[in-house]
Amino acid sequence: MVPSEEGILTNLRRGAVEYCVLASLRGGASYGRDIAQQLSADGVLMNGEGTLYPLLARLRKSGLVETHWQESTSGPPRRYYALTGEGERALEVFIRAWSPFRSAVDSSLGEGEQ
Amino acid sequence: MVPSEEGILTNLRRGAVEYCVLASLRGGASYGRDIAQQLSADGVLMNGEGTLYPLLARLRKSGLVETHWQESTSGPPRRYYALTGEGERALEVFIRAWSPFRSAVDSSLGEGEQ
DNA sequence: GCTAGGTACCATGCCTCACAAGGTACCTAG
DNA sequence: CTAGGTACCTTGTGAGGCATGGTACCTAGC
Repeated sequence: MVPSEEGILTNLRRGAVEYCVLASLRGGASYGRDIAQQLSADGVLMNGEGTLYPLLARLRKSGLVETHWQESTSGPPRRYYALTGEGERALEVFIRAWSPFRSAVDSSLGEGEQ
Repeated sequence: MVPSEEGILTNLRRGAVEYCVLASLRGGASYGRDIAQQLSADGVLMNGEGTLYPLLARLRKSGLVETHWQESTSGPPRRYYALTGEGERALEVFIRAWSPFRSAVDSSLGEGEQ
């Protein structure tokens, strides 16, 4: 049974989305729904809120982000997420891990190719 | 709590190792222990047999590889794994998914960088 | 008022898969 | 006949993506 591209992406996302969220916070604090829209835009990195909110809760519990509530002029209040120092360090660790991993997969896919 | 690089790799591997195994079979049939040593060599793609054998069993059940037993001159018989047509197609699907995913992560990590 | 629809948040449960740990069996060397 | 290397496999645990469903706030239209 040949798997679907969507199923493949689901597994690839695991462990990377988390840090893409952290990376998106380097530009300044943001709130859940906004982050979801950013990362869902290309249809590759994220797939809806069912992924994001549990993820944000984990980041908060781990101390990689901190949050504060802020009123909105058009709707309910928003919970804004901001990177902590630990969050920045975690992101750096990820970047150090991602680069060799990406290269290893690339070269694995490249070898033996016709 | 800043996660370890090893823990990050564990999550990244998910869903990619499987296809690196398939890719390694494009060069011809191979057996479990040999595949494990190949992919463990760089310390990035795989982490031992506990990952490999369940993975190979899944590939076999899905019809992406087929196997035959062969005597060894130095030890117990080996089960050789070879790509099927479905396996080749699955690998192509993965390659089509991997490329945009990799780019999305790269550009996500790149934006907002100092 | 009051209902509809958009915005925003969150919790629950399922399923998959990496990994650790432990087990079986074959072969060779001393 | 035991030690160690080779080779295979199974079981259980835990993490995390995602589907689903639910709560609450706000504005617009009537």
